[in-house]
Formats: sequence, C-alpha cells, structure tokens
Amino acid sequence: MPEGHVIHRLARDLTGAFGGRAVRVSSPQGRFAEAAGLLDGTVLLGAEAWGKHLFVDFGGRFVHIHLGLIGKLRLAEGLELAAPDTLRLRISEGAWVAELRGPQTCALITDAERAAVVATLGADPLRADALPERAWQRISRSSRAVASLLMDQRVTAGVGNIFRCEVLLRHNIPPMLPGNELSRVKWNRVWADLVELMGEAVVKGRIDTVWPQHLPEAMGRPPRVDRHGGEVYVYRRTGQPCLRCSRAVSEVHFEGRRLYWCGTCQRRR
DNA sequence: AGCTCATGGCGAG
DNA sequence: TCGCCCTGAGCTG
Repeated sequence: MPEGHVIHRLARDLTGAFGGRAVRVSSPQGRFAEAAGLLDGTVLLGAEAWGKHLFVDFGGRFVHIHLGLIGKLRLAEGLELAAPDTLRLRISEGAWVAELRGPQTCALITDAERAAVVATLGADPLRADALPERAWQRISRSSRAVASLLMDQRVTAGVGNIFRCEVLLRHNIPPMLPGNELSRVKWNRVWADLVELMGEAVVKGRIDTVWPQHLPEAMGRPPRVDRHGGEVYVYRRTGQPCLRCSRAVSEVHFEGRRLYWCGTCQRRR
C-alpha cells in the first residue's frame, strides 16, 4: 500500500543491498518464473523509482514493479522462505532477501519499454529532474477537481490518497476546486510542500504531515497516529476533530477512492 | 471462518 | 462509473 515515498525508499535500499552484485532470482509462486530464470545469477546494477513505478536494472533489461493497492516488497536480512504460494519474486544475495507479493505489475521489460512508461508520468516531487511547470500547465488548463488532478499520475507522479488529502488541508484548498481556479502562488506552495513532505517520508519511512503546533500532544491530547504509522490531519479521520479547528473531518467517495477534508479549513472562498 | 477494506490502476461499457 | 486484479490485516462471528 504505497505512495511514491515507499517506492523511492525501496529503490534506495535495493541498490544498497544488491547494487553491483550477482543475485539469486526466483519466483516461488511461479508467475514470474521464466523471467526469474533468465535473471538468476546475473548482476543487479541498481534500482530506480519514478512515481510509484520501480525499475530494477539488470543491465539494459529491467524488472518493472508496481505494487498497486495491496502489493508489498519487503527487504531484510535473513528472511526465511515463507508462504511461497504468494511469493511472486524473490531476490537474494548473502543474507539480504527481497520478497515481492501481490504486485499489480512484475514484468521483465526493455529499456525502450521502461522509457515509454516513464514518458506517461507527470512531475515526481521526489525526483530532482521533475518538471513542476509541466504539471502546472495541465492543472491550470483543467476544469477537473484539484483532488482528482493530484492523484492523476500523468500530472503529479507518486502522490497518493494520503498526500493528496493532507496537502490540500495544509493549504486550505477545497478538494473540488477546479484546477483552473487554483492560483499560481498556491500551486507553487503545494509543489514545494510535496517536495518537502515526500522527501521527509522517504527518510522516515512514514507519512507525517502535521505541523508541530498542531500535534495532539501540543494540543493536550494523547498521541494518535494512523495505521500506516504517520501523524496526519484528515486522512482516515472521518468524524474526528480537525487538528486545527476542531470541527469534524468530512469524507466522501470520489472517483472510487475515499476523500477526506475539513469543511471549515478548506471552505471555498 | 468469513467479511471488508487498503497508501492503485486498468479496461469494459 | 463500475468491476476486476493482486494479498493480508483487522474486524466480526
């Protein structure tokens, strides 16, 4: 259940554990067996993330991984082989083991195919080569809701439901505001904030979006974190008091996902 | 044991 | 807009 920070963190850690080494590759479940056979014993050069896409470089051929909603990629030392019926991909070298389960995508692709995937993606706040101006062009010319545009991987890559809900709260933006009614100044702040928030999430391995003065402890309430481990303002806090204004957090189903926001802080003006 | 839901995204209608 | 794909955690019985 990953947003871009999880994928970038995995790319970093996979490169650290396996980069430049000949690795064992297998597919205990069998659904990636043919490709795993081709890669077994070859050198893993490194891994790179673009938005929520992960590309593991085996020298001009890449394992393209997308975790989707439920996929998990664990990397640890000394993992015992368990539940092989769901283990799509296993990479190991020395004591290091990576285990991939439930991915939406796990495919062996060429460099051209990798480039084609990358070409579909919008600005990734976690990449130094991101082009936020291109994202702004799309947003400022669209009548679609900002909440929809931020989740659109062709616009901003790597942003998921948590960052989408939280960044809108942090900038008092009504989720249904059309993109073409968002000011340039606000977009600049949103982008800079995504760069900072997502960067911190890569380092910490969790999403924390709450400003210190709004932390529950600072407000005399006991600490409370979301199941994903991070401290958030509105995500999955329906009916609970907004950490800034204490009014109840709202929720709607929007484009197949749950959208959380504070009707008071994010009132349209 | 069964049910629901999850930090996603695709294709059919 | 809906159904569907993949897996497992957290509920309810």
